[in-house]
Amino acid sequence: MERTDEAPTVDAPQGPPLRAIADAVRRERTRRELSLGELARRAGLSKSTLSQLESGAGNPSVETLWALAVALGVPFARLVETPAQPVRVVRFGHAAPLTSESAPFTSALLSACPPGARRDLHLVTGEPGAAREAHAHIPGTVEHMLVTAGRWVAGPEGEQVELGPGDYACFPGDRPHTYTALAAGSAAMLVMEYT
Amino acid sequence: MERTDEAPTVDAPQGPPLRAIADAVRRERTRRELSLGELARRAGLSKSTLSQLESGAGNPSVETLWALAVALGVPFARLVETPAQPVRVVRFGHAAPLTSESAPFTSALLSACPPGARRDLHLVTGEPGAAREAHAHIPGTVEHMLVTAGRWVAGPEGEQVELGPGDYACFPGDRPHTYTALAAGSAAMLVMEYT
DNA sequence: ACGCCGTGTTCGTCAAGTCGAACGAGGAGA
DNA sequence: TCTCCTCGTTCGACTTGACGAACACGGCGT
Repeated sequence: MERTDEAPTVDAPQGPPLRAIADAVRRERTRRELSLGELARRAGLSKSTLSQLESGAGNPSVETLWALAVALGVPFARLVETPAQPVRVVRFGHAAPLTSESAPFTSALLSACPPGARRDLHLVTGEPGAAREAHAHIPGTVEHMLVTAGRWVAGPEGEQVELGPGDYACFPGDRPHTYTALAAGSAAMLVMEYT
Repeated sequence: MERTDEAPTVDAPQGPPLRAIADAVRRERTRRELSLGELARRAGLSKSTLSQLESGAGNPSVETLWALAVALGVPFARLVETPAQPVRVVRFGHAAPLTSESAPFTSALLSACPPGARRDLHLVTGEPGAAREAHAHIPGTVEHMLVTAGRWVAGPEGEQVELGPGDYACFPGDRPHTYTALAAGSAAMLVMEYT
């Protein structure tokens, strides 16, 4: 396998949460009071495969995970959801560009909008000094930050990242977080996303 | 691999949409005007792996798909979404039971509620005769039907399934669909889900 | 004490996913 | 035309996921 090398486009690689998947499967299974063998039978898998999967070892195929999702009666995405969204950073110039219809423009998709979500736009400017502290917003809130000028350190408590012009980061807004400008005339676009 | 045997709990097995995944990856990639090799490089995959994946052959691992989702900047679930939700049937007695806290009750989870969705409950009764035609509702609507008595044929145009007492089916409500009672005194619970 | 289920784990084997390299097809430029 | 580059595909070799069987553990009835 060997895919320890990060994808060059993204810091905080957000590796496949195999551990989280394992826990999710076991949690959903025990919630239904199903034995490992019984779930394996219903999903058409072998006990050994399911055992390894739940122990966190291995890297299941889509087919395998899908069979489990069907047998458990949960949507597929439920098994691969990460309970706490990690910080995701896209460095300037490393975003996947979006097609621009052969027009003299370039566009980059930083974050696909989840269906049913509302996004408000803000422009923030700051000067070096004390950090701007923001309290936790309502659960499900996600903040997107795209630096336009200067230099920032931003993110949730203890997980701040440093961003330069063009850098992008998104992080959960339902935990305490801060913004700190490191250079004079720092500015950034802030997108608040509510679900 | 060989998992052609259906999971015993569900008709319309809703097999892993490998074809849909393949198309989704290719669509997202071409939208960004990325070459196959470039995306493979960013995702840390080999060109051959990505080529096979996009051609519909194979059954990628979670790690592989995850790397692609990160490199494309889309949420993981986006790649495994089925554009048109198929009909899903759970036969009576084959649902995964939900824990009942050692009480003398049994509960079965037929469909986990998507976050942010609203669900209205209806009781429908019918006698054998003409089909009850329902027009398409607003997009995103999903209908859940649990038969309590008699016998029904229900579902979207051309994809109707026959259901007996205790049987459950869910299908998209944003396409024309019908309900037809086959026995006297037929009844069913209908759950309309709006996102 | 036994045997008989049930649980979940570990083992060896086979099939399949992944990789790197080589391949043919198509353009751009000299 | 020839060359060079990039596109995406196909090939063999390696790695690894999935399977089936055997395993240890625990509860229950005889």
